This record gives sequence, structure tokens and C-alpha cells, in this order.
Amino acid sequence: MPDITGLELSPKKVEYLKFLFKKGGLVRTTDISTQLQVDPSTSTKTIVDLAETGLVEHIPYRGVRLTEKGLKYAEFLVNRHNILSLMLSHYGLSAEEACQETSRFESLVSKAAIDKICTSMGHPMASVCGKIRHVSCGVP
Amino acid sequence: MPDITGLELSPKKVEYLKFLFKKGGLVRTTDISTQLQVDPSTSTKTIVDLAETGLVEHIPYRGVRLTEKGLKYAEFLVNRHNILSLMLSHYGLSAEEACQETSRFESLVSKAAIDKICTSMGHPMASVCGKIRHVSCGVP
DNA sequence: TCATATGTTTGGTATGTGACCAACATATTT
DNA sequence: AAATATGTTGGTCACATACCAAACATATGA
Repeated sequence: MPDITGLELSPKKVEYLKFLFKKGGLVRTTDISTQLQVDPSTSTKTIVDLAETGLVEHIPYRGVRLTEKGLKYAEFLVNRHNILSLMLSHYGLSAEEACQETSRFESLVSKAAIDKICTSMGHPMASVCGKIRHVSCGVP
Repeated sequence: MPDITGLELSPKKVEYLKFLFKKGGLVRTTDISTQLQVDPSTSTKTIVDLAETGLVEHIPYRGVRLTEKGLKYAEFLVNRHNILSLMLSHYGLSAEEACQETSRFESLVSKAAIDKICTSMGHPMASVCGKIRHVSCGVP
């Protein structure tokens, strides 16, 4: 697989993948639309889009699930979110603030930067938003 | 004017304003298109757009300049950029990396967050990208 | 098993941002 | 004032995201 830059997905698609990761298994498109507060038709379309990238498998009328590749990628996305939130929380932002703030811009932060931040923080195991798993960040 | 949230402008418009701030005075739309590497027609249109927000004054065939309001806002934008770059540089990113990375996502970071980061860093006077002026960040 | 209710997808359309090209308008230089 | 530079407008396009209405699939209960 080509290397992850961290910039391959649009903001919304990042949200979708993180949600799929958190739920795990087969997820109904309606669950997504409820969670992300969009019309069901919107979530279906986005999922069909994502399926074309090979990150998810869409079984029409049944649901969606992350592929192997998607799982790996989503893991990075969740880690990125957690690392950034943790970083912001070190500057006086509350857990909620840090998490919200991060959600707004995370899709534009490169994996290269995340790896450096993560290293510099000593590969922390936990963030304000959840555990951190160092699968793809170049931890020794 | 209502308070600055930091999220009022699109990424490109932020770039335009920062550029106008750095150049200062009356700037030709062609200067902008050269600098930002877009077609001159694109920069003209964006400027016309910005003019409608009252942040810049556009004198057709002559150039653009920041209004009072735009100057204030651009000052915040530049500070935000500098604060974020400085922050990233503390995590092992080089000056160039920090600056580039910041450019990608800065438009999505709120003023509220910046104020906290700035406070937490002790209102530094200089970043890796230039001086910082604490006009609007609530410095004592 | 058929009818219906519920859930999902498709088709059409809209908005915002940002981009380009070609044609036109203005300013500058000669 | 004509020729050349520079700047603007109009048209169109691409992409992301969104909604609605209609069509369709699946599940349920008669």
C-alpha cells in the first residue's frame, strides 16, 4: 500500500471512517446519518464514494464495514485525532474543547507532522479522547 | 462588529488577507495571482468577494488595500499563523515544516483556542515565522 | 405469501469554494 | 493616439456536501 500522507480524505469522510472504526463491524447507513446528522441519502452516497477507494465495503441495504485497509487507515485517523487533542489539552483547552477544536482541522494535518508530535510527546498511551495505539507512527 | 471567532473566512481568503497584510498598502491583483499561483481572474474575483465583507477596498484596475477592519483581522490571522507555527516547532517540526503545516489548517482554528495557546505559552514575542503582536489576544 | 411498514438507495437539484479560459475594459508607454 | 500592459467580466467546470422525492429492497405480521 502506498504511504499514508494523512491528506487523502475530505473532512466528512474522515468523520465517517472514525465513526465506522468506533462502532466496529457492520454499520447501517442510517446509524451514520443519525450520528453525523445528515440525510440518509447523504450518508449512502458518501459511503458509496468511500467504497470506491477500497476503504470500506458496502453491502447495499445491509450496511458498511471497514476493509482491512480501511481499518488500518481509520486507526491512523483516530490516533491523529487523539494526539492532536492531547497536544491542545496541554495548552489550557479542556478535553471537550480540545476534542472539538481538533475535529475541525484534523483532516488537514499530515501524518509526517503527527509522527513528529507523537515522538516528541514520548508516544503517550492515552489522550483526553481515548487510548492511543502506536501501530503506524514509527514507534521503536 | 461582533467578536472574531477565527472561522469567518475560507482558507484561500485567509491567504489573501495575510498576503495583503505582509505587502501593505495598495496591492495589485496580479501580485496576488503571482504569489498565490492562480489565474489573475481568480484573484480579482476573490478580491471582489472580500470587498463585500468590508475587509478590503478594491479600486478596479488599480489595486486592493485592507480596510481598518481588515487590517485588524489580518493581524489576528498572522498572529494565529505564528502562534500555531511556534507551537508545532516545539514538537520537532522545522520552521519550514511548521509554517507549511500550519498554512494547511490554520483557517479552522478558533480564536478562542489561539488565545488559550498564546496565554499558555506566555505570550511569546516571536515565532519561527515572524514577530507576534498581542493586540487582540487578551494579553494583560 | 402477500401486503404493508420501514429502511435504503437513486435521481435530481442546490450551494459554496475555487479554478480556468476567452473576451473585453482600462491604464501605461511610446 | 496607437500600441502594449494589465486587470476584469462572463461563462463554465469540478468537487464536496447537502436535501428532497421517488423508487426500491427487506422484514413483519396478517
